[in-house]
Amino acid sequence: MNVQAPLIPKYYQIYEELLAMIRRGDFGEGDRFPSDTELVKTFTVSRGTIREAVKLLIQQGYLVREQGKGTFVTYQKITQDSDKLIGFTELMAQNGIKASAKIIEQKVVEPAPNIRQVMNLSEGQKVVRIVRVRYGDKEPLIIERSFFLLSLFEPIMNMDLENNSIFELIYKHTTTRLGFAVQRIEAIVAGQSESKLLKIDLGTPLLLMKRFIQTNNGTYFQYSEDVYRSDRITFTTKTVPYEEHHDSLGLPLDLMKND
Amino acid sequence: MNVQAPLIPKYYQIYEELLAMIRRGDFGEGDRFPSDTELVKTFTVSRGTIREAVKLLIQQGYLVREQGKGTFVTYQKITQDSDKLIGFTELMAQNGIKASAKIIEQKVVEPAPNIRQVMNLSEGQKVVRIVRVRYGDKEPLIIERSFFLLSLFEPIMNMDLENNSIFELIYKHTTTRLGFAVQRIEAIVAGQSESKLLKIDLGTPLLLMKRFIQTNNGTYFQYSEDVYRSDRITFTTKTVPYEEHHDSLGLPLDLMKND
DNA sequence: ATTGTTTGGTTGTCTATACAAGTTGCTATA
DNA sequence: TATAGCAACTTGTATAGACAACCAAACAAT
Repeated sequence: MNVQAPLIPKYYQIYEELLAMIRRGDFGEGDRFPSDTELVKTFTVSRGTIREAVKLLIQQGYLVREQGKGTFVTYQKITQDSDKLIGFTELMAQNGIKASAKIIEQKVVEPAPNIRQVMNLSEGQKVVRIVRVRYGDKEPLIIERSFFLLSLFEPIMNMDLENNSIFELIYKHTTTRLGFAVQRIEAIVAGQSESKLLKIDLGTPLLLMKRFIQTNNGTYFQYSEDVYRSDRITFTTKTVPYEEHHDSLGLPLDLMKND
Repeated sequence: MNVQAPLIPKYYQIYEELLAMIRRGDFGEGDRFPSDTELVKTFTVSRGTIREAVKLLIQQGYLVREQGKGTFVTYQKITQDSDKLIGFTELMAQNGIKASAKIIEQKVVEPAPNIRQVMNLSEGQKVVRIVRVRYGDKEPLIIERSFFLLSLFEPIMNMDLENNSIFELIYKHTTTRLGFAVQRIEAIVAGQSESKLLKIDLGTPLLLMKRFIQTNNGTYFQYSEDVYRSDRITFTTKTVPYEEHHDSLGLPLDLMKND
């Protein structure tokens, strides 16, 4: 039984061929895809190899298998996504939209008591309060009211915050590394200021995101309340559903939470 | 060579066991994971079965394999725990609130074209349409309009869906295992039906969550559009902020997305 | 000491076979 | 005519064995 594993494995070559065929439309959308045994014959390889190739196509959303019935070509690819938080700037760039921002306010202030509480600040620590309106292709999309810890924000304070991602500036010009963010999402309706800044009607539904960002050593870097135009931007999250209850580490799950 | 494929396949059981061990910390982070042959011995199954189980762990980011060297436990199980999708019932239980539901509608229907498309259904496949209002301590909190794939939902169709978590019923009474969910969150304002069912004023801001749940072999189990009272429930997500750009598999990220 | 070579481990690929589980349609029977 | 059951297909799971590709460390030769 001579088997030589080539540089590019067979199953991958077959995958590529099949993918090309699917893209070319050799099988209509929703149509039947050749069965394992058929493919075994046409490619003269073992069934395992075929299944390896088909599995790739399934993982990428091109095919769906149904036991007993067959394999079928899907209609359209579903978008995967990681749950990495990327900045608005990068996000817009990915969609080919030019991001910009307009700074409405920027000053160093003594934090209000509620802000001090949520950011866990001690007595003398000051914050930078920034209000920005963010645009995608000149259209106002987001109002951003954020508070940054002064000591960490200082190095980039005088940089161009209208055309750059704050995250990126922090990453490139300081040694601060961000840990993780906790975000809460609520729904509100546009009031006076929102409708004016976003140029929308009063009463339009909006998404309010309250965001806490910590550094990798646990201190709060930013707290912000961002208001999003819901007709233009939606949030997508990806979660792992119910498996079983092994509260291995007893971490509190709170996908949703009461007020 | 007698082989009986059990209701829950061996490779999946092994996967669950190994996952539990990893979560429990039996192998230190970054440490060596047992080799295929070792696992073959301890579980007394064939290598193919082991590799199937390990592949699942790799796909979910718990392990990394390196040819010639070995298999290793990854460092951060990024949020994997905290973003587990739990059902409403469990959630309420955690907060000491008694959850219940009222079924407004439940019937088997031919899916509408748009539903068929988003769920990627083939011609004859039917769905179960369920509309529920979910209560926490007798107070209406959520309207849930979901479509379940009939073939998978059938086993629990006649069970008590008013006092039980559907996820839990599925897990306990069927062999279906859920893979992951993609959720989109938007803001809307209450219309006639929402205000009536949730007993709130017209125009109240609400959260609309569109949710796609797949099984672990990629078929869609559920599509639902849930409306949440935003004054009582908010969504919390946890994300990893800006690090650096390694686009793991070149998949398009869309944390947020334009319409 | 440095450079090859071997050796034994690892993961990666591939084959061949077998049976389980689910779907569909045909057929014999009541 | 209806239906129960069989047969032939599909995908899903599992085994056993073989060899390739790669790695690291021990060993041998220069």
